[in-house]
Amino acid sequence: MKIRGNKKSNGDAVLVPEPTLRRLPGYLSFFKSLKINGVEFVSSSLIASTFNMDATLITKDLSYTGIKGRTKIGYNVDKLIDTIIVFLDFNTTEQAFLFGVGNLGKALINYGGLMHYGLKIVAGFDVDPGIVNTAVKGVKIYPIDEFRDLSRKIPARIGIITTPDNKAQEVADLMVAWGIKAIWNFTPQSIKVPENIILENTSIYSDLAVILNKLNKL
Amino acid sequence: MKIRGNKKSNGDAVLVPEPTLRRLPGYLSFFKSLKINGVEFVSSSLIASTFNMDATLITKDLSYTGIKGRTKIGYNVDKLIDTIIVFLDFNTTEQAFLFGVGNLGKALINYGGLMHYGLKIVAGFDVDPGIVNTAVKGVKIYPIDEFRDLSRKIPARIGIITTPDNKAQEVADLMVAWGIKAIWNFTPQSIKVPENIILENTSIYSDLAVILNKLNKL
DNA sequence: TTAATGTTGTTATTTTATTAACAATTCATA
DNA sequence: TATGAATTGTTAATAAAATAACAACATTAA
Repeated sequence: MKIRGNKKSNGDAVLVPEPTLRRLPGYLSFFKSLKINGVEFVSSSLIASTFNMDATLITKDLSYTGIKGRTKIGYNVDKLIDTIIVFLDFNTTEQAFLFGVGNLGKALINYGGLMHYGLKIVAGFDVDPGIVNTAVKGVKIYPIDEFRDLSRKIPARIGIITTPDNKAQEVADLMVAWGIKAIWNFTPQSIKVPENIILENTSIYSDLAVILNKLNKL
Repeated sequence: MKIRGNKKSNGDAVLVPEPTLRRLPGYLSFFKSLKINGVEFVSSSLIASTFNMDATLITKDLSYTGIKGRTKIGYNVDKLIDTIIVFLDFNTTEQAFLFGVGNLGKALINYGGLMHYGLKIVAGFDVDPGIVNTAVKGVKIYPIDEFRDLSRKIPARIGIITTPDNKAQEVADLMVAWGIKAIWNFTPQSIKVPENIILENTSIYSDLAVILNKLNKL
């Protein structure tokens, strides 16, 4: 799938390959650590060796963001960081509701890091009376019933599912009914949504499958 | 990157595309829920509609596992489940050490689900005196110093990094030094390891980048 | 001032993955 | 028993991504 990116000089939208989009946050993290270490310029070949990739793929990926490097010098680290943050929309804050405040849900709320990547969890929902009406790192946890009212007050477009697997579809349906535009599903359960709803599945089991496969080839 | 899969009749190894490998755990989850609902057979077209994919890609993916469907009937659900579990090595248990018992680390230990996918976290390590020498869901947490000794007693091949970002490389180096074969890095930090070490990065920021990008095109 | 070198950035090629086309199979039904 | 329909599974075509090749350029050093 291709993604709309920068504009060409003729005004047409450039299509950004999803693999490129997925690699950019990794580069960003690397550039941030370079900055901390006082590095001002970085070449595509250095980036490539860090990520065990081909250098031309680096320049290609970066070119999608519209950033220009200087020959013989490389890319300006500050500019790389700023450009990628804007390109990935990490500079604007998107609000999200989180369903299922168990281990993983709590971890996501507690993990302040998301804030720096453009996402703010504004409320949690759960069925457990033990956690409802408490707060996790300042984020209030509500009973599911209150989702409807709250969704009218708070314009959150993203819904995060960290419930037990067998509740994923049910929660997704609820989200769609009350206006959530993008669903981030952390359960391995496949869920169905209307095609105008954005659905992203984060499955650590896919990563695990790759690790085990490689391990068992040794 | 291609991955070794089933054997062909001539004895040569079939190469499994990594995208296929990554999709299989999702199918597995779906098949398990079908089984719970008493469904015995499933066709590629039904699977395809569930995952919003082309049906031929489903049959192709499944064919790598060596499973055979019956025309006009579809695939036997029980057999699908068993075959995929074995194919992905989810039936054998691999032991893992986890470094960084913070929010995410705790969540991974608490999340019993990994056990059913072939992974058992056997020990945690941290620098925080508040958590060292306690146990999380029966998993003991040790000071980093004891990693060396423990790694000689317990033959864990996988190391999980859930430390703060700036500690990731340090911990990775330690793991490599004491014999870890595969590193599962949950920080966005890129880390360098010798090329005989398996490295898998799980970056939720990549997923977030995709979501934000699609959302901001609406 | 000029030549050599390192680096970007574009275009071409190759590889990989997905989709399409179609043949083979087998079950259900008339 | 024959025919039609549904479904697998293979092969072919297309699309996408990664890699390679190379031209353009700016900096440094002679």
